[in-house]
Amino acid sequence: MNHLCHLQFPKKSIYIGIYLLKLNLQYQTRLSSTSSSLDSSITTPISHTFDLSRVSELITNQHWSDLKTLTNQTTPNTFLHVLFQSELDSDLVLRYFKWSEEEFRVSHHLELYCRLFHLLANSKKYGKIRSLLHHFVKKDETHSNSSIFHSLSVTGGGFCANSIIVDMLILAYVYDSKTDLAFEAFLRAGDYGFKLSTTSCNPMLGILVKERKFAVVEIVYKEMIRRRIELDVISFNIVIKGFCQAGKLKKAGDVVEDMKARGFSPSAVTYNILMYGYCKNGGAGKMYKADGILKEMVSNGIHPIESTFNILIDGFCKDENLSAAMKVFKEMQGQGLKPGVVTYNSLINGHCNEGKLYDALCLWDEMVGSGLKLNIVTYNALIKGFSKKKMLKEARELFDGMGERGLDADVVTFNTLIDAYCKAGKIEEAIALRDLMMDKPVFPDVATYNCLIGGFLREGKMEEASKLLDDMENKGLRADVITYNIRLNALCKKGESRQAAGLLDEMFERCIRPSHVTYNTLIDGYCTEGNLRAALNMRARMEREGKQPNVVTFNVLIKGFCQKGKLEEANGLLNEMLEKGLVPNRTTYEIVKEDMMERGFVPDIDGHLYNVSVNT
DNA sequence: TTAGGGTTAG
Repeated sequence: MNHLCHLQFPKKSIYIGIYLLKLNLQYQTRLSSTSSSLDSSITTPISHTFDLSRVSELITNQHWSDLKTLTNQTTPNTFLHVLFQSELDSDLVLRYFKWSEEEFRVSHHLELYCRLFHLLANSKKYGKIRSLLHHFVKKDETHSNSSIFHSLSVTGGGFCANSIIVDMLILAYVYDSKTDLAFEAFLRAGDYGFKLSTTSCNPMLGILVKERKFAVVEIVYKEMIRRRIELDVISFNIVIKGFCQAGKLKKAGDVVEDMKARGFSPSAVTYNILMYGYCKNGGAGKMYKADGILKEMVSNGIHPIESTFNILIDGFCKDENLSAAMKVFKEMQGQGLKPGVVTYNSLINGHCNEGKLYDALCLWDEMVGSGLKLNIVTYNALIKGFSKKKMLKEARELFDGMGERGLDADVVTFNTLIDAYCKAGKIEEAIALRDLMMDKPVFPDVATYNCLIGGFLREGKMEEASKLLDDMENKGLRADVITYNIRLNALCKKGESRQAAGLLDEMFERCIRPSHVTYNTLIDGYCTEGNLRAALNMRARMEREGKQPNVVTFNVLIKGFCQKGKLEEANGLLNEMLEKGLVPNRTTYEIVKEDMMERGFVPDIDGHLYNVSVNT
């Protein structure tokens, strides 16, 4: 089987091989340092006989001190062997097993655990095995998977029972966030021929996606199919979600086809996951594609549900296309679905972000009128909406009134208001809010500090900013890519783009991955200083370091070249941007209005660009 | 523990 495996999945097998080797080394070290002192007692001959009905009675009634007296001539391990050989009820054996571990502060030998698993499995007490396994994996002295599997095999028990036990072992690892051990057990279970189920595989896939271990998700998925582990719609959905989050939307779509080919009908959730994937990572024309998923869903006879519309509405809001969002909102109601808190929150937030506070407030009224209760997310969106309109007094009133409505401000609420004060130049009030949050206590996070650092830097108070930076790192909060972008931006604004580029090197030293914003800020800085050569070099570096230029990159470069009167080059950049399939935005239009018009682009009433020559 | 909403940077 292993040879076959190598032939079919050469790369993966090497990966798995290295993985297992790594884990083996880890456990060999661990085992040698914790080899059990109980080993010797395993082979201790049984020299006492006990009145089993008396033992049963004592355990049932939990008369532990009497039992202790009765068994004081033997060790708990030996006594457990007696119990295993007797026909005592498995619940009572389990009860003694747990009591003795606690009482004698010992950790029973692996073999005894396995015998107990088998005993419980024989009486189909799977819930008890599950909780015992949970306790088993939570202990510090864990055993290696190979020793557990070996012990399970040699202590007897049916093959099916072993499969179920291993299934539950993997589940216990997942619940205890021991993802690597879960994956290793999954692989080893294949070597032992244990048949796993969705009971363990689905939660394991789930945690792998959560930890963004997408390559491993793909391995597990393929292995599940290869080993003929029964998958269900949920298994496929999690794998689809993994591919979506990894930005591999084509592969996500392939899994949908794969599940259909295997006789599974994608559910509304399947389409939701795919649609959400397109909204987040769909690239150019993503909302058009997301809308396409909805159509595909309907044509396959699956009815959209509330969350389907919520995903689409939020997607359009984030894409700054409020009219499309409102159209979907109407369609949703037309289909007899009632918008919920999430629906309204997306719309309120979308309108606030576009500065349409009046419409946001109308939606708020509508929401309350339909009997829905505002929650913290609604408040945060509205506080931001007021702040954006520089209506700080109103924003603060909302904040102060939260308590009366039974809502506690959270870190996002505080950060939103702190940022608003900073942007209004009221840093003292921002700092006062930071102190207030600590009294609550709501702990400041990196975003809190980023807002404050940005506030000081905008005011040109470099010393205060760097003091805060130290304060943050002293508190164990690590600067993130946004902290650096804020600092870079401040240096660029001062005309110190070269020093800013120095921070880029520092980011690499600290393993903080630069984002598009990082490079775009630097390119913009060089362009503003009129240093086009340095700007182009930075663009080249950005590509070398794995980031493709986006619309903003082109916008800042085009602006830079225009300002220097190099219109031909600017025009060339605009063409390159379009050739790359990037969609120009309002800023592009503002920079090179005439060139854009020549290419058929016109803005609509909201300022969104449409290409007339393509649409007609 | 199968899906959706709010904070900081260009």
